[in-house]
Amino acid sequence: MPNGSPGALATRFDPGAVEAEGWKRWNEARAFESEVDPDGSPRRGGHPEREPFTVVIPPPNITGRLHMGHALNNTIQDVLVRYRRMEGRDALWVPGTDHAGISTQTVVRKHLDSQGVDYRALGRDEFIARVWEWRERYGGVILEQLRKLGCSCDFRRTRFTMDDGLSRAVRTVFKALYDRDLIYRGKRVVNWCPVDRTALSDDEVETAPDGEPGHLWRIDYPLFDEPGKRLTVATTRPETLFGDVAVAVHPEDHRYRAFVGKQVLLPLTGRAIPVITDSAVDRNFGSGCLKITPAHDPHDFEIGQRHGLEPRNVMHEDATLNDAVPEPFRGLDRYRAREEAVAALDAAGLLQKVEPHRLPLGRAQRSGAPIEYRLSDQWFVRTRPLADRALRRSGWELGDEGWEKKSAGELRFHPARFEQLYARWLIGIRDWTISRQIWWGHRIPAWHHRETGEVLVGVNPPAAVQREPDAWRQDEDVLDTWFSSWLWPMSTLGWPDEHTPDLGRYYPTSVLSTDKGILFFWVARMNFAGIEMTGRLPYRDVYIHPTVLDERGAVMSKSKGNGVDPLAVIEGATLDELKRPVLEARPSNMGDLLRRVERNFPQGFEGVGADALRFTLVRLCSEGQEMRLALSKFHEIGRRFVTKLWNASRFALLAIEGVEESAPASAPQPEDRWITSRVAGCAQETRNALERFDFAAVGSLLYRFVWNDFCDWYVELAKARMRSAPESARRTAATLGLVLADTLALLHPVTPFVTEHLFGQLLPAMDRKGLWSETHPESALLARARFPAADAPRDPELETDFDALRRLVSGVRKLRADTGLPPDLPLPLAVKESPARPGFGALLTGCSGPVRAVARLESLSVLSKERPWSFGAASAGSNQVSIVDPAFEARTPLDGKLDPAAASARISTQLKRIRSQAAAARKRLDNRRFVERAEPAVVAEQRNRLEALSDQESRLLALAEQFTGRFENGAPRSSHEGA
RNA sequence: GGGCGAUUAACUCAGCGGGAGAGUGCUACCUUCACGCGGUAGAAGUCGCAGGUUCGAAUCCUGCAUCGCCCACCA
Repeated sequence: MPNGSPGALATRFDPGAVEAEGWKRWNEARAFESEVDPDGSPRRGGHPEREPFTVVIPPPNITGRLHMGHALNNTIQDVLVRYRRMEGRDALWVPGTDHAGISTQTVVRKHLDSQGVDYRALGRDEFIARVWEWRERYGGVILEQLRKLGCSCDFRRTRFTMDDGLSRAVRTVFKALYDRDLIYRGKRVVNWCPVDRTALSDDEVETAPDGEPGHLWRIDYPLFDEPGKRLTVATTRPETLFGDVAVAVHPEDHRYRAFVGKQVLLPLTGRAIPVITDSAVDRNFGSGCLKITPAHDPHDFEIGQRHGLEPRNVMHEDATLNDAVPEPFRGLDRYRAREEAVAALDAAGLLQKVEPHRLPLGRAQRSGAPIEYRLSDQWFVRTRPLADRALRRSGWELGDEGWEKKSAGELRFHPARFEQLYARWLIGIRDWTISRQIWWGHRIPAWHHRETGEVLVGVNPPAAVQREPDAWRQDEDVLDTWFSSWLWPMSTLGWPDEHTPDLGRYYPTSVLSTDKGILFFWVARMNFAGIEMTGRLPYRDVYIHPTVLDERGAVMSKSKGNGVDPLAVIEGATLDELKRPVLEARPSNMGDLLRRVERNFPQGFEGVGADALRFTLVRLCSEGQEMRLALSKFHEIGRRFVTKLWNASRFALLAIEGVEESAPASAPQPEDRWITSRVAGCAQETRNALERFDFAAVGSLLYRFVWNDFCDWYVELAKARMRSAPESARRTAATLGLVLADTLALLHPVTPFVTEHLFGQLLPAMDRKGLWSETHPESALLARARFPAADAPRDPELETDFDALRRLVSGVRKLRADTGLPPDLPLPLAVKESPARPGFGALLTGCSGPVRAVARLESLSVLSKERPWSFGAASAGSNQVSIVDPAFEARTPLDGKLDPAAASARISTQLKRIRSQAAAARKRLDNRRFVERAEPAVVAEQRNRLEALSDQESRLLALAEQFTGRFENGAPRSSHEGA
């Protein structure tokens, strides 16, 4: 320690050192291990009787790097977990990572590309081996980053979605759902990504809100019998014409009645196709004739099925045209083929018209490539029965009017409005495509007979397959990543083994905290799996955190280069490091972003540490759905606050070091009882806010308590007392230490590192001086200490009186400012309590010494109502200035030090304000209907208020008498009556 | 097209039926022995617009405007 004495705190807070020390102590104490080990035996010295509180982490991708959304979500989880652990629960936070099928395959493929290796040439097994290698090297980075953030996970239980156990869980569910007819295989038109060459679920496809620019081509299809007559179809995809099997018109469309049942000649092919009717056709779009391409459009597929039309697939997996098309077009990419087809149609005189047209173009979430619709054999989860069960668990019932909310349900969303969104999605749910034509993932546990086509499904290869391995082949496809994530709360705790100690004790989990972006992908599906496989929802509460936006309100994303890197916030970054994400993303507003960074952080950004990062996020985490962040906020909010806490703790520790060991402590003074009551109140309110998931309130309660109660008032009052008698100094130091200990505990869930460090200094310092009162902290480690009680006694009367005391001190300061007196001029002051607050005088007498110091008073006389005004040794001169307050009146003599004009202007301003307030109250009370209809308590309150204001007004008027020369009729000349 | 959310001081946001609030920024002053990453005092708002309900509306209802998010998609 640089400051010599053993208990002294470094002058400057060094987050890096404090964070390293924190982890060292927590690891040594195994502070974050649950009370019961995974094998079912109690933790050494643990408390297996404590009620479990379980959170499973939303598993980040192994390819992931910590971004601000992770930082926010994991801070919130850590706040909850640390709070519950301190509150006396057996807290378990299960960490882990997700194998992230397509995403990881893409990353590793690119990694291999950069080494000149073609992944397809490697073959499936070798490629998978390379992915595992990659995962060994880089897959744990994100968990290390979570540690930097301070996450109190039980890292013994770290899981990965491709672990043996979790893989068995996947196969078990697949088999069970297949047996229950909730998984089926079918030939369907699915979303297809031509880049990754795989099917995608509907949820993995994104469409720009206003569509994308394209064209609408009108093409003539000549009648087969009478080539002079033509039907004109309108299409945005002329290249799929080769797959057309019919032209459809609306059954009631009179224009085309004569064509129905005839055949048209499909251009460029010479193939004849029928003209059919289907009511799905919109008569008002284009010409009212729809070309039917069942293999390349989901709607056309449905129409084709209704009419028994055989689909014609005209594309390869990479969206080049296949051999089903005329020779000149074979092998062409779909967009090249489009140009060629249009040119050929034009040359043949069949192109009627081309017009610009915006169309809803689906793109693959991962690759960004426009989706192709592809007819293929895929596996699906039949979601309707699962969604129905989930809806019922949430208290929804299906009636004549459709689904309606009927009862509370078992699942609580925070904020509650997300239940509507969730239910709406469940009501409109469509089957889930779960097969993916990639290599990295859980291979589908189904075997196809090479000759008969029979399909067998098993957790392990079925007996028939084992008997004749050569006659069967395992399905080539793997499962959607979410098919393992949806089991996460169960599988991390040991499912499908029915009776693991973890599953029995820690499942269902308590709270799930997540981003609203994966409400459907993940949360809803976890509910399905939980209900279906265990009969229980996997958690009771779902907290949806706000979306992190940049300072201008845009969603933070890697591709926009506008993200704020949490590690830069914690550890700092040079200017070049701050610019790097922008340069990598190369967004359209790159120059602007770079200039902004250069202007705001020319010297780079000084790291503020994990605590400041966390405090800032918590402080800004309100119930809205957005959180606007700029790098500067972390200085403004988190770092300032942590520094303030550090310095206040320094003061307390210095005070404690300074007390004489032998001195007895005096009885608690009013200010001691006040701050003790305040910290008890802060504990209650903080607990309430945590129970409501109102994190912004938690941040603001703690901020206000530390800054405005503890630092601004208690510490300031304490300074004078530390210089007084040893008994008084000892009492003050004890109170400082006790209140600080509670404060650190209250703050620990939010700012774990700095509070752990400070508590580590405070505890021995208090021990050395014997300053703990009845109770000594049970734990030397704050992480395992008790959260301050919800029922500690409070003294509301004292708190109210103390507010008046604060107004008195502020009033004196304002009086000096108003009247141009130097701020350090000692004033004699006399105070009389008003009848409204009997007891205020006693409080003031009780802490007159410290009050005199903070208000810089020459003397402080507390007078009874009847006594004439007098000012200690000073003469009670005729002219006085006064502070008029509902709780008291305070006066100081003018004594020629003060400008009478300023004093009278002051009275004039105050009168004006009070009269306007009184007028408002009077107006209300004069309204007969208000008096009749408003709640009696409200009316009474207004009466009291008016009375207090009138009292103040008359006192001010009496005071103004002194300046009679400056007033007419008792009112200041410059003021206006009322308001 | 449907749904959800936001609109309050220059900025970021609380407040959600009875006196317009906080932090930042701004102005003036203060080297007070924890902290200038500080302290004290101050200026600053027709609470998006228009109706309605109510004794009373920033707060509840309706409509409109602007911004954001989600879902759907007529080829």
